[in-house]
Amino acid sequence: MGITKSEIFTAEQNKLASLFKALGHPARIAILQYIINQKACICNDLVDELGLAQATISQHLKELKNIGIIQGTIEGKSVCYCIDEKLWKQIQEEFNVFFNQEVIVTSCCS
Amino acid sequence: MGITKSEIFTAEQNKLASLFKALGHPARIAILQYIINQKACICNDLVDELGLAQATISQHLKELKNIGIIQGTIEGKSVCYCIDEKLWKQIQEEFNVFFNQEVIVTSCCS
DNA sequence: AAGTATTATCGTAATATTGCGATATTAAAA
DNA sequence: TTTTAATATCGCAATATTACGATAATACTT
Repeated sequence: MGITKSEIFTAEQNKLASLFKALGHPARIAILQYIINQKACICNDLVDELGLAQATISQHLKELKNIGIIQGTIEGKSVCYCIDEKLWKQIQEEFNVFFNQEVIVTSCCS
Repeated sequence: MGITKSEIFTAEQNKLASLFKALGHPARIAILQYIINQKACICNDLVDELGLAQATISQHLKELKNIGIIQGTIEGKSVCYCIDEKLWKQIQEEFNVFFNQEVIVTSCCS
């Protein structure tokens, strides 16, 4: 075990969980905040700002790229990472759809 | 390694990441959806509905309880798990605060 | 072309997560 | 009180994640 049984869940559940999961690390939250505020968008600058090794930052950037929330464009010998605003809003919307589900209150807790 | 360096991040970053992380598993998404729709709120019913062992469901319920998004009240020999609507809305709000940060567009990507 | 700077990838160690059987705990029922 | 039912916890195996040094790949500079 240790492996998630994705096959017993719907595609939507797996998708939503993977989005949450990608944001479920403080380094990735910090990276996104730096990029948003344009304090840093270059991998090396992020390495200086956060206290993590270059290999580690690169790995986190990859995970963020995987869900599409950021994209990287080559700028000379470095890479500029930016928020994909369309996907940013789309992910926010997916989260809100989830949270806006109406809670049925025929609950045994009430 | 393998351990997250929480000490280099802010409390807010760690908190937000832990909320995302708790929702970052399809079983926990599915559990929340079942509870919301009141298809099931009893641990055993969730075991029947999802294809996971009782010990596994109990573990996932614990993680959801840990962030406060659900609460359990004893109902005879079983436990009824319900959404904590206040926290539900609070978590949604925290996510929206994060997503509503204005993206500065002096970006090198544009 | 050789050197330099930046990022990605590989390999690996340490730790965390997922999942489950077995067992403990708790509370109703007989 | 014994039995039964429901849930929590323990212990463990398999896999995933986190982190980093070393190295490869890429592209500018001289």
